[in-house]
Amino acid sequence: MANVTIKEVAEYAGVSQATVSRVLNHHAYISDDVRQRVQQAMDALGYQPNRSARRLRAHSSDIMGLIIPDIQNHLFQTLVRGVEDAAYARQLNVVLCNTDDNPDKQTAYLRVMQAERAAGVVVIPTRSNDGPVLAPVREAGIPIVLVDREVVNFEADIVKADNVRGACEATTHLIRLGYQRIAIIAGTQSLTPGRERLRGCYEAFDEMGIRVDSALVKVGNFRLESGYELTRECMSMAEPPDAIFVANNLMSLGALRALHELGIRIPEQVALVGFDDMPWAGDLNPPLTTVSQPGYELGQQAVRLLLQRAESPDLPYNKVILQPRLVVRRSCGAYLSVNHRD
Amino acid sequence: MANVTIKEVAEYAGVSQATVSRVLNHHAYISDDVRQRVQQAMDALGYQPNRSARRLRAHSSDIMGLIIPDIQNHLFQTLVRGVEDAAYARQLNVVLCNTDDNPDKQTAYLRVMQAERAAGVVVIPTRSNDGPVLAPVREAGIPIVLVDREVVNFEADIVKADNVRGACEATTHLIRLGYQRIAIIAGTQSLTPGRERLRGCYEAFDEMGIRVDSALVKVGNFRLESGYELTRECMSMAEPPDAIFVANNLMSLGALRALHELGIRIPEQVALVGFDDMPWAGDLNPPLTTVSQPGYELGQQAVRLLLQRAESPDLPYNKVILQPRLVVRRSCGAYLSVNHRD
DNA sequence: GGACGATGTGAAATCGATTTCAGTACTTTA
DNA sequence: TAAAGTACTGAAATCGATTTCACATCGTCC
Repeated sequence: MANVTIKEVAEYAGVSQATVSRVLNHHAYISDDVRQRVQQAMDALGYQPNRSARRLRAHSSDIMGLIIPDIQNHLFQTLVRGVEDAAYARQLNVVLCNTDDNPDKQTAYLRVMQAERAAGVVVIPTRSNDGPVLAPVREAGIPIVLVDREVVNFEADIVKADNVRGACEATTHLIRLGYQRIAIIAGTQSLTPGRERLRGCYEAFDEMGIRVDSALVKVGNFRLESGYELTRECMSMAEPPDAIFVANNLMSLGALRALHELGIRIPEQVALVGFDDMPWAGDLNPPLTTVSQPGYELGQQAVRLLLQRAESPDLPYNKVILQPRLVVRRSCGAYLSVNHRD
Repeated sequence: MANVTIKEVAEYAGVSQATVSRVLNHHAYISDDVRQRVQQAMDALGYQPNRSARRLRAHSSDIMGLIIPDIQNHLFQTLVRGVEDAAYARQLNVVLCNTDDNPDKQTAYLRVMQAERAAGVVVIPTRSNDGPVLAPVREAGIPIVLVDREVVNFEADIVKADNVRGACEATTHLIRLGYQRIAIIAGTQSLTPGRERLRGCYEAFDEMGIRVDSALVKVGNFRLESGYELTRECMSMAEPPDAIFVANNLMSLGALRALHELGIRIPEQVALVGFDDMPWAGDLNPPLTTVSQPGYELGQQAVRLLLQRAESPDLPYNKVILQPRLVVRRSCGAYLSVNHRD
């Protein structure tokens, strides 16, 4: 009924609180007789140790924070799964925080994590200059692992995909297929993924000895509307592109929508390559060629780094870079059959 | 640096701990002089009150649990947003727990919430007989609000969509369009949404005076693979259906995939109506007609009920039923133009 | 001018767990 | 047989906040 405390268990079992605590924590040096009596008492009373009290004493917590910008983004969903599974396996409970890419919300959540004395925090930071917000949390003894985005003047463990390589491969793919006017819809340039992906494109152009038409390079903000707008802009040019590379999944959806509305056939009139795969990318119209990031593995690695850091705080920082993979579908490069989907 | 406690703040400011606590909690009867000194001390030391200690005293928490079956399901994603926004506005922090529809995980998370003395828990239960797992949590004084799925022998506040009506509308829509052999791919029948949606279909058939061909009613489990398999089953029948109603979003994607693989044209050869909308439903091939549930509002209402319950535990239980909406797109009913997307 | 209320502050108890320290009983070892 | 472990248990301190109670000061009212 009400909440049972260790004191009541102790009385019920006829032992001291210390003994109950020892049974609870699987101490050595407890007689079988007492252990059983205490166990029975706990069962009978439905005892649940109060975690606040526990944490207060232990100065540590079995909670870890996961701060992401947008739960509607499929990449982050898979990431969450990866983090969750890895954490669950290690008895850590994940508190998921959604910042909406709002620095204030991020600050609020970081504050919560610090006050909570979390075991650690995995963060996809909202801005590349979030260092001053992150540093005090780390100084308070809470390990921080960054994912996906780097922060200036804040060295830390980080897990990310090889954005340069991914974008480079995608662009090379387009060039090899013979597309002449390739538009780039890049993402937020104040964030490393945005910059790196754009750099990857340039590298591809360089390697293949192609001059870039800067009029065809548009910079968006990773949101759906942005992809939509910029695609319309591209297609209304005097000399529209014959292919578009879009730097993330949400903007790809925006691009797709714009092209549909304009009645433009993909890939016949314009080919499309996106970044970040989605399980239903093959069911879009047309099935979308994308660079697939290993979101689940990003999450798992993040937890691994977090625990490693918690164990030995003074090791040099790690940078784990996972490789993306180009998945070719109908929107660019796969002409197998009209209704084929992968 | 290290973690600052109230004691250190008190010393720094030259006052007692009690006074610092009063400043912290905006007590009346604090002189401006002292208030300022304490504020400065807190700022100077970077003080963050320890939440465990706070909670231990207060017997209450500013954490609420949100237990969902699958974060990859778009309905639950919007729900999460709804809950989060409503909670954020009321200074509650949401701990998101993903059960994978695994009752053991659910039990584990409920235990955590109880031990945490959470302010409340919003649950989409894994099974309709989860009563015995939920009851003790509520008895421990933690308000519980169910969403989407009901539980037998466990009356509680609940928010859900009008599944019967939604399915009925969808089916009626199909019948009105003149489809003769309508297949139903229903969801898990041990869960109320699965049962109610199927019932809605039957009601539509009844109202329109149509006899149901039971060979065309298949029961799946709400997962993508299930929709895929059952659709293949349907289409390999001697007399295949000319329309399919699928009872949730993931199974719809499975159905779509199966039809694509079989090279079947939608809606020319078979029309398709799904349940649960997705932002990119209009970008699928073809744009998908679906019954849209108000996920965001479900989440908001859930938090509202939770707080109401916390405030007055003895009020009779509420049942909030929100209305879904049929969104007609190309996969069934909208023939406007080849590339139109909404 | 004494009583009363409003204002402002501190010492100490409290929340529910863990942990240290000390003590008892029982073995083992020299 | 005394000394030294080993096994087991309890009293009390502790973690960092909040809250009660007591007390001091000041103004006001009759």
